[in-house]
Amino acid sequence: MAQKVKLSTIADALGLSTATVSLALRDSPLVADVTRERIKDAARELGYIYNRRAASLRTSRSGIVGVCVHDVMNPFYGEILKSIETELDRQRQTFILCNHHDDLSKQRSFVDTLLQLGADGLIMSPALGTPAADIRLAEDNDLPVILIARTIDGAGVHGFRGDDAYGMGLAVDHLVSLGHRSIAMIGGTHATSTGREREAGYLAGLERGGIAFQPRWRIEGPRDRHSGFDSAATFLAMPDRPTAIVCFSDLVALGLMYGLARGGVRPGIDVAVVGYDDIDEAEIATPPLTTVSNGQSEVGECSARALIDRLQGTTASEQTTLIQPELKVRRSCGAGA
Amino acid sequence: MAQKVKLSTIADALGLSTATVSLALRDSPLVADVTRERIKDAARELGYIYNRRAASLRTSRSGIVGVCVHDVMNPFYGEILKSIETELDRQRQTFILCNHHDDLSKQRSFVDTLLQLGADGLIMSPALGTPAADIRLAEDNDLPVILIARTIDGAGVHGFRGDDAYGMGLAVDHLVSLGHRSIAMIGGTHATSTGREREAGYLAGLERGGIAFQPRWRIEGPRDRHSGFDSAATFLAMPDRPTAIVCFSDLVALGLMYGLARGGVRPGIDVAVVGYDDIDEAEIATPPLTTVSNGQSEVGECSARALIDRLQGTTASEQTTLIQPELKVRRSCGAGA
DNA sequence: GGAGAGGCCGAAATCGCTTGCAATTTCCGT
DNA sequence: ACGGAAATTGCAAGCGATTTCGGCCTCTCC
Repeated sequence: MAQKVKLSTIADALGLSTATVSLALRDSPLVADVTRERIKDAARELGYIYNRRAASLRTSRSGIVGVCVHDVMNPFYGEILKSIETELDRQRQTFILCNHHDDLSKQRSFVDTLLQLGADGLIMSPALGTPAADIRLAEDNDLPVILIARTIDGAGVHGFRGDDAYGMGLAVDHLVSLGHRSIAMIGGTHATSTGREREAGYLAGLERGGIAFQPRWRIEGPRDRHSGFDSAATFLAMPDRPTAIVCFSDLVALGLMYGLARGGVRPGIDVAVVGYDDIDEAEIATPPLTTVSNGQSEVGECSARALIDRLQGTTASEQTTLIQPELKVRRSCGAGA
Repeated sequence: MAQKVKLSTIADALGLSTATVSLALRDSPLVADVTRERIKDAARELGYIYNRRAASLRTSRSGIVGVCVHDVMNPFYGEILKSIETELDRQRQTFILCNHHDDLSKQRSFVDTLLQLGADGLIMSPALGTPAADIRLAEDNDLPVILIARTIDGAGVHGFRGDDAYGMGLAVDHLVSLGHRSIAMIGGTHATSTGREREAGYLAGLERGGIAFQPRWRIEGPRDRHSGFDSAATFLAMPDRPTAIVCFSDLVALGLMYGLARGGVRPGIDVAVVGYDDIDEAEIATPPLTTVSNGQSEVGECSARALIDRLQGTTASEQTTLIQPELKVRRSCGAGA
């Protein structure tokens, strides 16, 4: 390009001042319609490119929102992101993504970047072990934070997540109603609030069903497909195997089912399997996966909207809003359509 | 926060000028070691946050790189992204992600955003039908572009992708060597260069094997899991079914296998299935998926590096670099480990 | 003890846009 | 036609960091 086109270029070309041009381009009522059109035409013609850095330096509004999750490739977050994206697009906010992979230092450097860029807000599913102080740091520097999926005690910011304990209870209750008296839980750990909640729901469900929990029924682990796959071997090697399994997530369940199948055990026939999240793939899996819908899109939508509200000045809530989960009965639990 | 801490805040606190502070923080040799340390300590103490907008306004370097692909949830792109991320992190560049979902207008507005933010570069897998002019627009406005996965004729920018035709040929050759004489191809369309290349490779493979292509063997379609699942029905309904199937991608193959299984046809036993991409999941699928490794991480790494090179002044290449694919034989083709 | 050489540091101009306020023009009613 | 309200437009001061240049100090060495 020959020369950068800026406001003054347009102003000079039209014999106006940059002020008028600026106002016109932003559709201010202060400039006459004809002038505005003339200006817009000229801008288009000259190939003017709005310089957001300069603008935001002046206005301290960058139009950037950060989104930080464990891993976007995880379908669970993927669906949340999709609705966040839709909502943010509508507000003409650009969003910057970061996978922290539960690495605290990575998360910190991301937050730092956002601060440097003067981001308008941050929606995050905090990494394991994130101290409340990290959240405060952001908030104290005018970066509003909304938490999703996970909670942090004492952070004092608005959050959205599914009611994990209740949802997992739904799954266990269902299995109990099908007559199962020994139910394992695979995947997840105490390290995350989600892990703790879902395990609590599992235990509570057992108790409601009058079933005594056996420690060996609980196989902890990461939350991905591979981990589920690997857990299959552990499960298959169990003497006196449980007749049903609830999984921390669909991904774990899907991996587990691959593993069970390879071990000659048919999910949905030889053993009941239930997942959690109701990701797209659950429906077409073999067998279709019974699971708990966790309201991902609702979480995404609500969090984006909550952030936008805060940007527009509404005062912040400090509560965590729970989204109601829902059981989706399919074939993998042995019942179902 | 009480008051924003800026360079002058530090300068005042220490009785220095902002110039010295700026220089010190950027490790310039122009400032004495002791002074530098004093300044850095003060900055830390005061909670100074570097304002990139201001800096980039002055330097016209933003430290932002845009990455635009079809869909990050697609594991194929996911793996590319992972290596791009690693490489860019190393250069302390922030990256902004965009899923264009093959929507040209979405892609355009993303490019526009990057231009406004003064991004340093763009790595993209262009949406269907992206005209070369779109790429030129970016380049003309000082936004270097690197193309991945797909090519655009006449764009004249550097690109990286797997050698799709060759790779698909590998798959077909392998099936032929196993004795298959009727091979279907499922998924993909002519709309993308990838689709055309892979189909060409398929046809060439058939020809090498002395097999006459039958039009009904080609089931076109989108490139996701659902589409593969749906194609299973079409395939199963075929009179005189082919004994082997090559798929446009692993995702399609995986969905297809779910569909075949549901139809009572066992992949790897009743019909040979081969995927493309070698995503993580291929290895643990039931049966493990024979596929063609497409060098995703290499594409990611190379493209990021190429961009960085350009940022550092190396002149741009205009070629498309092909990455050599590799066949991974597993169970789904009926041979394999 | 004085001059020259370096090493450090400060003043000030810029980057491009926004915006409160002042200045100018247009337009009415009477 | 005239005064003043209404409608437009222009001025200029920032936003915060970078960077060139000139100037001040120390040191060193003769």
